[in-house]
Amino acid sequence: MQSVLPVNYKIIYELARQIPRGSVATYGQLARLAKWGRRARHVGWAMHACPDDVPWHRVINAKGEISRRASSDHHELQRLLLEAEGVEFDARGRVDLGRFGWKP
DNA sequence: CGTCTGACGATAT
DNA sequence: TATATCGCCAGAC
Repeated sequence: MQSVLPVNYKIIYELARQIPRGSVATYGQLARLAKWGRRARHVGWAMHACPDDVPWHRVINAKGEISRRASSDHHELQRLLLEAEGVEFDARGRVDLGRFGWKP
């Protein structure tokens, strides 16, 4: 038996698609929902290969900040997309997960 | 196949 | 609150 679940990025994408508009989820949250345990980092890798039908912009880190890759364009776009959905950012550029955090 | 890196998280200081 | 460190493990090289 597989003591470890196969790394199905698909499940992460499915979960990401379930995030309602105007809400955000964290990598660790998706990792736990996907029964991945502490593989939160790999959720990032999954998003790195995000299909076009996945709202990757609704996935941020546990601090409520937008993690950035190499391009600065990315986090800027992500913030714009979230603000367009009604998600508010504070002066530090962080989201209040208590209000906008996705609660399945 | 060994080593380094990383869209992270939790804990310690 | 910010910074540092460790854990986790799939890819890149």
